[in-house]
Amino acid sequence: MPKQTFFHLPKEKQGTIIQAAKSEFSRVALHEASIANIIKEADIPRGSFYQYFDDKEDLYYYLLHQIADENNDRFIAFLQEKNGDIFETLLDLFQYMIQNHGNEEHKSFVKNAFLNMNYKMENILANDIYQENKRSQYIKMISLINTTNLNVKDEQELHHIFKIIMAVTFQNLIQAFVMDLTEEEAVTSYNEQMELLKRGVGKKENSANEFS
Amino acid sequence: MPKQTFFHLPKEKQGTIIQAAKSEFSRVALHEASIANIIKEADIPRGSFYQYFDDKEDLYYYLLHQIADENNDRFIAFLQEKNGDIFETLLDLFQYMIQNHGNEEHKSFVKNAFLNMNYKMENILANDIYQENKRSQYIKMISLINTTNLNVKDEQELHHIFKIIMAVTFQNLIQAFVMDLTEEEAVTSYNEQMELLKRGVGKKENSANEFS
DNA sequence: TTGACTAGTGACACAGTGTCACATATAATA
DNA sequence: TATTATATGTGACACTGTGTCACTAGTCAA
Repeated sequence: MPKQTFFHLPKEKQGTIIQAAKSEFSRVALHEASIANIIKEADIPRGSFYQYFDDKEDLYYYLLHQIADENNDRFIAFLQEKNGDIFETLLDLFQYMIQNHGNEEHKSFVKNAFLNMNYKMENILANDIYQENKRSQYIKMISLINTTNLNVKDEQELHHIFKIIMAVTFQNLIQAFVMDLTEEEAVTSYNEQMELLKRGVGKKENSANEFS
Repeated sequence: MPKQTFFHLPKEKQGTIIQAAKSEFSRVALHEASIANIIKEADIPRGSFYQYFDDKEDLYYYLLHQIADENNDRFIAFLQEKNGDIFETLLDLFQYMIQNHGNEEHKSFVKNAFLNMNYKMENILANDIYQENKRSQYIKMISLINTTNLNVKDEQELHHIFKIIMAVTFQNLIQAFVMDLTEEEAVTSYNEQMELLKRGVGKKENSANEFS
C-alpha cells in the first residue's frame, strides 16, 4: 500500500505518477518494469519514489487492486442488472474485459496483469488491507446470484459452482489475451463451455452419443 | 533450451548443476532466484553457466518442462490404467500431485512453479521446441479419453470439456499449494466440483431446489 | 608439433535497487 | 518576525546481480 506521503500529494501529481506507472506496466511485465522509467516519465527524483512507495511491487499491486475493485463493482452491477443470472452476467463481463475500450494501454496493462497473475500470488492472497474488502465483495456476489436457474442444493454447492465458473472464465480470459483471440472466437468458445457447464458433462442414462 | 555444451558434459556434472538449480528454484520463486547461488552450489564459474544456458529462465524452463513432461506421461499412463475415465484419472493425478513423495524440495519447486505459472506465459506457450511434443501429447490424451461415460456430441465438445476440467483442476491445485490445504480438504473439494461438472449446474425442468 | 576447435574462467562494465545525509518547504509557536 | 518542529524533496552512492569478453586450457586430427 502506498505511504501516506503519496496520498498527501496534490491529486494532479498523484495522477502523473499513476499514469507513468501504468504506462511502464503496460509496456512490460512486472519483473521487467523499471523504477527508473517510471520516475523519468513522471519527472520525480528517485528518492521521492521511495517516499511514496515501498518498492515497485507496492505501486503495482495498488494499481492492480484498483482495477480488480473496479471489475468487482462492475460484476456486482451487472449481476443486479441481470437479476442475478450468473451466466448472463459473466458473459457480459467476459465480453467487456476482452474489449478494448479505445485504450490500448489499459488493455496491455490488464494483459500483463494476467501474465503476472501468479507472480506473487501470496501477495494477492495475503492478509492485507484489501482482504476484508475482498471477502465482503465475495459474499455480496454470492448473495446476489439467482439460484432459481441453478441446480444447487446448498450453499456449499453454490460456492463450488462459483469457483468452477470463475476458473473457466479466467482460463478463457487468459487464453484470449495471450493467444490474441478475436472477440468473436473468444466469446463463442466461452459460451459453448458455459453451456456445457449448465448441461453437465456426465453421461445421462438413456441418452446416446452420436460421437464416441 | 540449454546449449549443446551442457549436454556434452558428463552426466554427473549435469546432475550437480540440475540439483543446484532445483535447490535454488525451490527456495524462492523464479524472479528471486539468483545465478550466483546456483553456480556457488554447483561449484562452477560464472562464465561456464553462460556456456551452458542462455540465462536463468533457460535453465528454469528446461527443468519445468521436464517435470511437465513427466506429469504428462503419468497422465497418459493413468488414463490407460483407468480405461480412459478422465474423472478417475484426474482425481488420481490430483492426489498424486499434492502428495509429498517424501521430497520437500520437489514439492517446493512445484509450488513455486505454480506461483510463477504465468510469469512468462508467452515463454511456455511459445512456439519453441517443446511445442510439437506438447501438441502430440495433447492429441494422445484426447484420443485416450473414454467418451462412453461422457455426454459429448462431437470432438469440439470434447476439447471444451477437457479445457473445463483442466481449468478446474489447475485452480484446485493452485489453491491447495498456495493455501496449504491438507490433502483431504483439497481432494474433497475437488471431488465435489467434479461431481458438479458431471451433473451440470443448470436447473433441470421438473426438479426443485431445497435451497434457493 | 602445429593448428583448429571446444570448453573453462573470472574480472569487469553495466543496469537497477534502496538508502542516507542533506536541502527545502510548511506550519505552529514564542 | 524569528524559531522550531515536522514533513517532504533530492540525488549521489553503495550494493547486488547480470551478461560479456579476452584469455587460458584442454583435445584431437593432420
